[in-house]
Amino acid sequence: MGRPPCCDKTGVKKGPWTPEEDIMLVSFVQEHGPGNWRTVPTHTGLRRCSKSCRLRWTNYLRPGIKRGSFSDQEEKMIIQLQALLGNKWAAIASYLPERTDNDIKNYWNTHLKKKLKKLETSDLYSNDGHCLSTYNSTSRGQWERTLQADINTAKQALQNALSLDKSSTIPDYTITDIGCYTFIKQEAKMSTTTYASNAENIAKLLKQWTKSESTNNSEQSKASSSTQYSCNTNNNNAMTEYSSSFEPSNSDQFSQATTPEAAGKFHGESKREMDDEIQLSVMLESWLFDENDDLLI
DNA sequence: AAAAACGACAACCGCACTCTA
DNA sequence: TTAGAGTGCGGTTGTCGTTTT
Repeated sequence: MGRPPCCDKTGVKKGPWTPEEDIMLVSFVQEHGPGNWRTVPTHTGLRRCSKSCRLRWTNYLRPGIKRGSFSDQEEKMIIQLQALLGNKWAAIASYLPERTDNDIKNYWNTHLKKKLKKLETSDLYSNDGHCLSTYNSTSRGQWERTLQADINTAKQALQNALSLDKSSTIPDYTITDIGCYTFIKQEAKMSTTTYASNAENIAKLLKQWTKSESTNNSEQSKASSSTQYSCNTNNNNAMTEYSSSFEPSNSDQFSQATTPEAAGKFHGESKREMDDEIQLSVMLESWLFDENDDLLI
């Protein structure tokens, strides 16, 4: 005996989400918390598959997602992590908490892959003004050697982490449990505010919504849903207000939707396994950030 | 001005694994 | 114990805006 079917596949809408649908979904999540995706279509009237709702939330609507162009540092991290981990986008995304794996994957496929390919066949020092131009101070051979050395370093770190004495402690790092999930914080290097606001996203769609609202004059229900959000894009507390509405009732689900890996570690693994993973994470972070610091000089 | 080509990104698909009734 | 839904993930496709011809 299994669970009941997630949703009726017939009449399920596909394709791009409209602002109206986004608002309905956000309303639901605000009320019930992320999770319970199966109940979303029935509760909201959305003609979307529960899976589609979950993806829309995790990849686009959830708070903390940074949109727009990638910074040089982010590019460098992606390039290095991709060289190290391969196409493990979720793992790479765990080092860029404000970016989704989908975003990173798309960015890699549309920008970085081409850029690296170009570099293989042409001049490394193209003045494209982006990531790789920051390597200008080194020759191509040096850069490749540096990258290879980094990969070796990380591999060594991985081996060390796996063979470390279990009783060893983690120096100079603090593990910060912020409500629903755990951060590993390297003082002064990692911000604890990895969970930044995407109030702008919501504000944007609300803006779009109110625009279309004024044109077709079908107020009431929509107006009421938009009033549920105190979307103040100029207010740094906007996110605090927004997220705090989830946390008390459904922090566990919230953590799952925001940092699945962290949540997985937090809930699914033993303390010892967590320690090992933390040590590895710390090493990798250290390696990445040290490298980035060097390159930024 | 229109059509074609291209680029960016959102969304879907399918598979593997986990969870639960 | 087991069937089947839930979830995570990587690959692929679809859509839409922009640029080129």
